[in-house]
Amino acid sequence: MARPRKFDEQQVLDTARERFWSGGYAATRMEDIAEATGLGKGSLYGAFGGKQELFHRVFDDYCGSVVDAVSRQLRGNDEDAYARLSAHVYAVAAATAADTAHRGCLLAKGAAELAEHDETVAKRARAAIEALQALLEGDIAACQRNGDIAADADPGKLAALVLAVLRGIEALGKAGASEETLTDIAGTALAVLPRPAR
Amino acid sequence: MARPRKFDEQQVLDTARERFWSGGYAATRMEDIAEATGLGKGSLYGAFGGKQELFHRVFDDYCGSVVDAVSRQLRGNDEDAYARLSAHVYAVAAATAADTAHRGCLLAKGAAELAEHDETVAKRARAAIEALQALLEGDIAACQRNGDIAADADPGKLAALVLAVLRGIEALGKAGASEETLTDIAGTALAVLPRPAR
DNA sequence: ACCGTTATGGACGAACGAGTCAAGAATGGG
DNA sequence: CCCATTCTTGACTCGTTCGTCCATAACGGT
Repeated sequence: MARPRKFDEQQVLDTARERFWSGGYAATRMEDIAEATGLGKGSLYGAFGGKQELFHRVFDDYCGSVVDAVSRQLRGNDEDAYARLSAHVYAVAAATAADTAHRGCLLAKGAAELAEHDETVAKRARAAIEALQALLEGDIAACQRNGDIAADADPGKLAALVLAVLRGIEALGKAGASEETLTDIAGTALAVLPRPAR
Repeated sequence: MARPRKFDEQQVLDTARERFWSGGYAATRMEDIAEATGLGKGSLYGAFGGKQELFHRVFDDYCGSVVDAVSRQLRGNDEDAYARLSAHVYAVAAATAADTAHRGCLLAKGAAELAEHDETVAKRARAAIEALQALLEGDIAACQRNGDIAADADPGKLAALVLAVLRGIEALGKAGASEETLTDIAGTALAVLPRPAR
């Protein structure tokens, strides 16, 4: 009936994510994205509506994929819960250190730039953070059931602390901290978590 | 000999800081700053050179004042070192929660937006972070001398952890965490620091 | 009082970027 | 084979913003 699209929507979102991530929202031009995707500006506007809407799509997409990835890393049986937590914390440190461009996490970067003035972005960021907190809390509770973390500790508070440490690691990474520093932070954070009296 | 300036340079920097802080670098217009300060654009350019240079001045200024403020909060005798540390951590949580505009810390916001592409900003942010870490380390070492923190812990690593928690608190605050959550994180972080065996 | 020097402020130039539009192209059903 | 429909392309408009320029104003030394 009608002419079909020549491009893959998800691919365009990925490319746009790359641009927004590296340049920030305000500094990224729609024409950059058009060139990077090979699309004309008309197609871009036709398919996504405008710069802000495109960013919202990209941001939603990114938040979803982050939560998904963490969910895959943290879900599982009680026996391995502590190992998964430890692996996750070290993985964030390693990923941050490996990010030589210091672009950090688009979630943090986008929220920093736009949350104050864009309710949609703020809401989305909040939802993602809450989801991450819930995932951590679930894993920590599993650790407690398995006797790897003190049973009398509040898993919600520990999860909030771990989440803060993880976000802090990313912030410090963006500020140029060394891989050693970041790994140390990860190790120290895990080390100070309350172990059960035995 | 020559006509003197009608404005106070520091006041202009403060106003500009406000604008950059609230809007970010890219989204703040030089004319905004001109209007906010009551200056003409010619004066602004004459005194500071350009947008980038003005931002560098503002950023330097801000980093310096943050480090100064923390320095005043953390320096002192060994007896009160732990009290100072505790007060500082809670103060950051409270300040972040009180920041209803969720603008966070200009250090973090500026670094997030520009560090990747502006070496000067990146360097300055790194220096400020290192200074903060050193201040924390000094205070923690004092806590250890006074028997408030386990003497066998590595003060540098604990300082890095606390710094990460502090930066994380700000990041979570920007993402919309409640005051209760932030205060809990502060309390939990202090609670898990290793106390000396007695 | 004069004059060289520096500050002021607003008009101006030039570039840039978001979003629009119209003409043409690709598709599948009739 | 034709047509309605949707996609594509890139030139165009229009507002915006950085930075400049210049006529004018305010100083202090001589």
